[in-house]
Amino acid sequence: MKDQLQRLLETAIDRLRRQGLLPEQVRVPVRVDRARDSAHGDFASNIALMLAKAAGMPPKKLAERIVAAMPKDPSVRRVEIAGPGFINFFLDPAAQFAIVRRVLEERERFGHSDIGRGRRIHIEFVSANPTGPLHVGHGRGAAYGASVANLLAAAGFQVHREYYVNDAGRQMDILTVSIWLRYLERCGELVPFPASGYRGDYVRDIAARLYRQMGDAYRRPAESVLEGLPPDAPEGDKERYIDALIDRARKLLGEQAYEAIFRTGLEAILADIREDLEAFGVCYDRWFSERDLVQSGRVEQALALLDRGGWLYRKEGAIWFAAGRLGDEKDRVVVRENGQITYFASDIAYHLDKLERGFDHLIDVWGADHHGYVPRLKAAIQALGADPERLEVRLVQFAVLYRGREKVPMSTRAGEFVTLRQLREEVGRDAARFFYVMRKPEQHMDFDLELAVSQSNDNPVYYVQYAHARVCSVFRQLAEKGWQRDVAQGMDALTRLTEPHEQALLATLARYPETVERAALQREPHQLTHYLRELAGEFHTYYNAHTFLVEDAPLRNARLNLIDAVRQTIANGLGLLDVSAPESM
RNA sequence: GCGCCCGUAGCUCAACCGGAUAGAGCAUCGGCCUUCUAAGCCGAGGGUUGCAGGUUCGAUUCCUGCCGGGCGUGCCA
Repeated sequence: MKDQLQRLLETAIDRLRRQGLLPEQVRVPVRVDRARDSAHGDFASNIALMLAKAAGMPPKKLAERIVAAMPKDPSVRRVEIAGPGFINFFLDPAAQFAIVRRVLEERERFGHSDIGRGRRIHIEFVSANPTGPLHVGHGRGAAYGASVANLLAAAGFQVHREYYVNDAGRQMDILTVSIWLRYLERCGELVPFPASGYRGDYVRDIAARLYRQMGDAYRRPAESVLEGLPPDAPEGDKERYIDALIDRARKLLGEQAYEAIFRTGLEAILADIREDLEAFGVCYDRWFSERDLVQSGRVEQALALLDRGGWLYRKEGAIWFAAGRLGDEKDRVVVRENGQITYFASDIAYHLDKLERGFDHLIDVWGADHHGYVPRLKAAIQALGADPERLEVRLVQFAVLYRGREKVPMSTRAGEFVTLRQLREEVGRDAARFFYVMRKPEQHMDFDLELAVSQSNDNPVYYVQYAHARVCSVFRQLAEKGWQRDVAQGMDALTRLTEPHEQALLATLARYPETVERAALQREPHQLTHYLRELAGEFHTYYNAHTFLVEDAPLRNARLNLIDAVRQTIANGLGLLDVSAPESM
């Protein structure tokens, strides 16, 4: 409909242009928006205001000319010029009813479109280090990424979801050593736990399992572990200490045993994360291993490519990438003085790999604390010879947790964080998923656990689900009263839906496809949650104001078709958020 | 210091690439259950959109400065 009106206006403007009333050069895209106020009709365009200056004509006068030059259209009942020069369209009411037919024909496809034209989009999200269970901070990225992916798929993009597993690097070594030390404790060896080790209970659990499987096989005397190590914090440097401890573990255990403990930890944690996300409704097409990337030599290949382009140089024993020449604050190290590649280096290789896999567009969803990382990665992509615009980084602000007034500290190391699993068990998947995406991603979010945990009615997800359940309940009542639903009769009687509540619902239903489209293109799932709340609200109002199961069969069937369309739309919308649409509550 | 994000009703947030009278929920107050689920509905009050300028026919939206909050500024990941 919107497009149709746009074409009418474009035709009119073309005509004026040919008559010489409008200068040829000025090209302003013609936009038609839904009117916010029904007094302004169904749709409105500000085109006359935009072109007034160029035309050298008062906007109202220009609007009149445009309207006069516009072709007739049967679905437009009336056109008005209002305010400073808006062109308001009033649609023929009959055109509004068509939406019910459309929803019930398209069913779960309603709201899908092909604006993506099958373009391939790669979306990477969560990608938390496999050094511990996901905590509540990861939840927002998970809910956001998964919802955006669903929206894009609905908009006709071919979406590939990926989790980048940082299973290489120092953090994993720290985890390995942490597990081993807990294991030694289990064996009865007295080794103090390092200040920067992972303290969570899950480390003990993994160590306990390791002990059950392997017995004393990895036991080494405490003295041999501690002998000659530099002091740990607070007297010494905890980073130096943990590095020395890692080296010691490697020596005492040998590569094979060390690797076995590493594997045990990685697999246990990855399995946990995978299961956790799955229960959260988040699925991936691929779990991409950083280790595989490193071991296959692709990091060297990527660095070689940069080197050929003249982007690498050696300084103070390290190898640097000249990110400063491509908009970053300064140059960045890719290979450390000790010969180890940095996280950044493997990330360059990873993104090169994504680009080479032929995706038209890459979306990375990161926590906002990584924002400083964006320019250097964009610089790398440019240096690799690709258009940096192909990478889009979406920064999601952290959800700050509160228990009532009290701010909840969150640190993976401290081991006192709230896990995503705990949150899910307390408030349920539906509430958590919906809650997380209710705000726009760049907005800071206060997540009051007490409120979310309280199962109170404040949570909007229940409100939307309840609307769905209510429709289902009406259909159960229909059967109990011994009535048969007659869809065809209802369609023929749609013109009976003249109540203001019904008109409002029709208009809101018609907005669903464009809401999904916009939410997808702008990567803003919160637009969908707000829409669903509005649709549910209008339904509840309607429900209270009118009885659906009336004696008048054509009217009854028309209303049933309308509320069935509402139900379908709610189900579709919740589906995109991976929130269930219960038939009863 | 520099960089990024944010500042809208008592609280949590919307506001469709700048549009018409800035909207919801919660909380507060007052009503509605013999009739399709009251997890609901109806009504009332509540605003100098952090402050000061600028651009524009029009600014919560764009620009500049200031104030306040968060984050970043590693040969960490």
